[in-house]
Formats: sequence, C-alpha cells, structure tokens
Amino acid sequence: MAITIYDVARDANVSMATVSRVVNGNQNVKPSTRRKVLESIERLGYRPNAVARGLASKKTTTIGVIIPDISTSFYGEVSRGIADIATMYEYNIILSNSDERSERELELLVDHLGKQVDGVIFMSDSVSEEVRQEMSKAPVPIVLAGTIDIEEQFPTVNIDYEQAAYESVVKLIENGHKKIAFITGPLSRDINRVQKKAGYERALKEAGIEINEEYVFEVEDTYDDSYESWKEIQKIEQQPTAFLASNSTLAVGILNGIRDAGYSVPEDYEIICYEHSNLTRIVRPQLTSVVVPLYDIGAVAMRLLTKLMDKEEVESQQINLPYHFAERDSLK
Amino acid sequence: MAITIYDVARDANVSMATVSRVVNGNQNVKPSTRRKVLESIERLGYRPNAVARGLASKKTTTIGVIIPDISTSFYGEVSRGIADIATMYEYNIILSNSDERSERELELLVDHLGKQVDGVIFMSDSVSEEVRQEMSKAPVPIVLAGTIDIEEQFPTVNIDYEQAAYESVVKLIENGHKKIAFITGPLSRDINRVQKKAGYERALKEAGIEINEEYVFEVEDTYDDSYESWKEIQKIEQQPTAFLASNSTLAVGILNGIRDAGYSVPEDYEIICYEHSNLTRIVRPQLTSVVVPLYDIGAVAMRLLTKLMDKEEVESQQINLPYHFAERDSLK
DNA sequence: GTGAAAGCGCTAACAT
DNA sequence: ATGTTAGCGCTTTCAC
Repeated sequence: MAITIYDVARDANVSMATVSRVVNGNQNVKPSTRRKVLESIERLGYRPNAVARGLASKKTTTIGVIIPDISTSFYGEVSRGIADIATMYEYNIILSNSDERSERELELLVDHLGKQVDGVIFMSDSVSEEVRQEMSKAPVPIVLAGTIDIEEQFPTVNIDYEQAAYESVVKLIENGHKKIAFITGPLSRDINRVQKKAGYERALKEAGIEINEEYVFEVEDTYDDSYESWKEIQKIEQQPTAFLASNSTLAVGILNGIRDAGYSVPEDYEIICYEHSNLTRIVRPQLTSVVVPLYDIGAVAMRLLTKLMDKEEVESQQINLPYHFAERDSLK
Repeated sequence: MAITIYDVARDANVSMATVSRVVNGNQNVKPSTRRKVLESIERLGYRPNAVARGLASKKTTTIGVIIPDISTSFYGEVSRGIADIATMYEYNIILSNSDERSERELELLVDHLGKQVDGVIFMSDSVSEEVRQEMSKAPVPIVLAGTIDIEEQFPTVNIDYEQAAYESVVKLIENGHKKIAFITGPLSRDINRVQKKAGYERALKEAGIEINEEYVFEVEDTYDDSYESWKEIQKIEQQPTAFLASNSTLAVGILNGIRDAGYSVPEDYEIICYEHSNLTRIVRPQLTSVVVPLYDIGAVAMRLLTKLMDKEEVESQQINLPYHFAERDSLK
C-alpha cells in the first residue's frame, strides 16, 4: 500500500490538515512545522493521490481534448499549442481522437465529463446538433479551437478563413486569372463551405467573374485523392489556370499531378493554399500560402479556457487570430 | 449538484450496491430490478463519477503517455496507434510532451503516477539513469514504444533498426558505392548511435570498406539543418556518392540541397532512408526507404500494456516488429 | 438477489 | 497556527 497523508501526519506528529496545508502551499503553517512535515514527506516518499484530491476538491486539474486525428500535422500542431499552455497552468490533458464522427464526439464528451475534467477543448470540422446540445449541458467550460461554430454559441479561436480565401483569390485575379479552381475537402464541413468557399466566391463575384461550379473540386482530404483529381481536372474543356487549395496536402497533390503530367508551376498554372505544415517549403516550387498559426490557435484556446475555468472576465469569446501570406514560388 | 448513485438508489427503491451492480454489468441482479434501475438512471440522467470510482476501486482506466513531441509525424502516428487500441480496451490517455528533456520526463512520470494511471507508455530517444530508476519504482506497468532500452530492462516495442540500417547500406554497396554517408540526428540518442549507426558500420565493415567518420553527419533533427548540411558535405574533398538518412525529414533536406545545387538523384547521388511520413512519396524523385510501421509500434505497445495491466502472461517483453523496403526512385 | 456499512485518500469548513 | 470531522461518490466485503 502506498504512503498516504495519514502516514505522514503520524510520522511528523501533526494532523492531516497540516500536512494538506504544506502540500498545498498554504501559508498558515509555522516554518518549523512545515520543515518537519516536508522532512517526513521526503523520508517516506509520500506522493499525493490526485484522484482522492479530485474527489474531495471537485477539481481534477485535467482538461479534455477532443480532436479529429492526432496524427495529422494540422491537429498535431494545434495540440502542441494546447499542451504547452496547459503545462504552464499545470493542467493535464486527456486526448481522444474522434475521426470527426459526430456520434463518437458525443461519446467522448460524455466520457471526458464523466472523468470530471475541469474544461474541454473541442475540435472538429462542424458542430453537429447532438454535440451542440451535449456541450450546452456541460457543467464545465468548453472552447472550440480551429473549429467553426455557425451559431457562435461557444467560445472559439480561429483565423478569418473567409477573408484569407478572399485575399488569396484576389491575388490570383490580379495575376490575370479568370478561370480559378478551388480544391477542397468535403463541403459538408462548415469550415470548407461557410468559410473558405464563401471567400473564394466573394472574390470572384467582386471581380465580375462568373462562378462556375465545375471549378470546385471536392475531394477526400488526402494527398492521393488530390493527386488523382488532377486527371479529372484535365478533362474539363475550359481548363482552370490557377488553384486555391484548402490546405497544403491538397495543394501538393495538385502540384505533383501537374508536374508529373509535364506542366509547370507557376508558368502553366499558379497555386496558392492554406498552409498547415512545412510541406509548402519542402516541395519545388515552394508554395505561396496563407500561413495559419496552428500552434497559436491551440495556445490561445487553452489560455481562454483557463480564464473561463477561473471564472475570469473575458472581453471576447470569438477570437480571430491574425494570419499572413508567405510569398513563394507558385505565383508569378 | 450532479446526480449521484445515491439519488438513483432512492429513486429506484434499491440500495446503492444494487445500482453499482447494474452500472458495472454485474450479473447478480434480477432482470426486473435491473430494468427499474436502468429506468431511474435514464430519467435522472445519472452519469457515474469516474473519479469516485477510481478512488474506491483503485483503477482509473487511464494510462499515461509520455512523448517527446506530439506535433511530429513520427510521434503523431505512434500515438494514433496507441490511442486506437486504448479506445478498444476502454482506456483514456493522458498525453504529455517531454521534448526529450530527461528532467521533464521525470516530472511527467511522477505527475502521471500521482494521477493514478493504470499504466504508462514511454517514448524517448534514450532512457536516462534517473528515468530508469523512477520507472523501476513505479507501481504500474510501463512499456517503451519506439524507444531503445540498452539494458533491456523494460518491455519494448520496436523494429530492428540496426538490421534495417545494415540492409540499407548493403543495397547501396551493391549499387557500387564505396563512399557512403550517414546523416543522422544527435548521436547522443541511443537509437541513432547504438542502432542505426552500428548497422551502417557493420555493413561497411563486412564489405571491407573503411569507416570514415567524416562521412557521418550529425545534425539537429530538422529539415532546415539537413538542408544546410549539404553545404558542409560539398566541401569534403572525397565527396560521398550515396546517403543513408535516419529519417525522411533529413533525407528530404539532403535531397533538396542536392537538387537545388543542380545535381540529380539518383544519377549523381543515391539516397535511402527510414520512412516516418509520406514525405518520401511526395518529393521527386520519390525516396526508396525502410518503412517503419509507426502505427503498429504504438498499437502493439498498447496491447502489450493491457496484458501487463491485466497480469496476463506475455511470451516476450522485447518485441521487434517486421519492416519492409519501399523501392522507389532514389536508388538506381 | 439485495442491503448495510466500511472505507478509498484527500479537502474544507469549523473549532480552538 | 493547528486539529477535528464530515464528507466527496463510489466499490466491495460481508451478511442475510
């Protein structure tokens, strides 16, 4: 059996309460008794039991993180931002993958809440109705990171994807393009449909360019799917001459499709994309992109959550972080 | 205040013990009472408190995962393997990043153990003496994943990196190379020094090729460092003609260095590497590589941990998974 | 098949 | 400054 607070109390000739006080850094302890207790703790090798502490105090210093897939560079980077700030505020993280299955997200939410987490950071490409309901009933704060909440009901940290798409397409238009394609993951996801596609369309509309649904390529969010999609794109009679890709993986798929077919970027086609990894710098030509501050999205979301858990006032619950363009070689 | 087991008991006119039994699927409950209890649970919206359960039962159904950096593709993939098997066995994961700082690893170990995890999966590039001691004292099983334990003290899941390096270099030798370089992350890490470099040297020795320390390039484990290292390599009077890279990121750094300088792969230089991401398929030419089954390493480690936690017999504590070569275009 | 009761190890009033 | 005590919500003997 492990050493408990009771063993320490007896060894140091004080009460459990006093031991608890020194362990928790309470100032109401005489320096000499503190020393005595610390010595007993050291000698016996006492380690507080966080589970017992959690039950008694109703705080676990643990938060839940529900994420689509930790093995992607996008979510890996966001998670690191979350984790670093969590460490700073001495929270542990329970991390679970949802694969964006709403049903699984629901299970995980219930599961994490059952573990009495003090807060939750939720990531997904859409917030389903059932998930929204469960989150509404949650007894602890929840922050969305890199996740669109069309109802703006929950605290959220993002960039303005719509504006970024708009500005990207404006660049392409300024370079003389009129046949601009948008290659994206599933449009069932709010982030793709309500934000990125909307910005793409706004730029076209503003330039008086007719929106052509044939130029919207909806694929699975994988390199291979994007690579294959090039074959479809080539079949179109009115070939697009420029691409906005909704992430670096898709952009690289198209890029390789183009180059393996013997064409050149940016001479024959220009490409711009959202950047979610260093892939954009690794390929040739390097890709001009919207740099999404993934780490910061995670870090700021976690910081916001700490404030919410501490019941501090927060000015804004819907945070949009700045982004910038990395001008590289896939635009002329 | 949330609904407790006591509320359910009263509502269903049974004792707490009975509620506990139906919640835990104990068969010693009459179907009719079970139904009654289930109905109360449903109506009141009762959710078991896992913290209280953990305190009473001394099992938290949570494991600790200590990982260098979740934002790398290597560890992201391993983690996913761990997480999927953990889900299967209904364990949650507390995930923490150590950045491979031994001091931090120690803190995390103590921290996770304090949270009463039922087991730990530990990843690092070496096992320091202090960490080894703390792990030895741990009251729960610990499994190392993708991590070399030179003392073979702890259960471990890996591939035979030494043999893989050996076979890789043999391929290069068979292609006529005698000046073969090894580009690697810090040699302070056991995995690089004791395994990969050793295999590299064994192949050379066996072929009667003199080992030249000038051909061992030790860099930080980043794309940029590897890319820059090419400039150093070029200064050598006796240029190497082939490379073994200890991971895909370093391989791509060298590859781009070579190509940006106007040389060709595989015509001027050949490259082979350990594959830790799909980068090898994305770059041109695609890289011939040793495919490391990262997901499986995580999955098997977690499966092994479940057996250990259940005190099942396990035949072997040191598991080496199979690997294979992906023959692509960076070798002639 | 079901209930009573004693903890699990700690925190947090409340006394003193 | 320190001690006493009542829980926190559950599991787990042990009776019946």
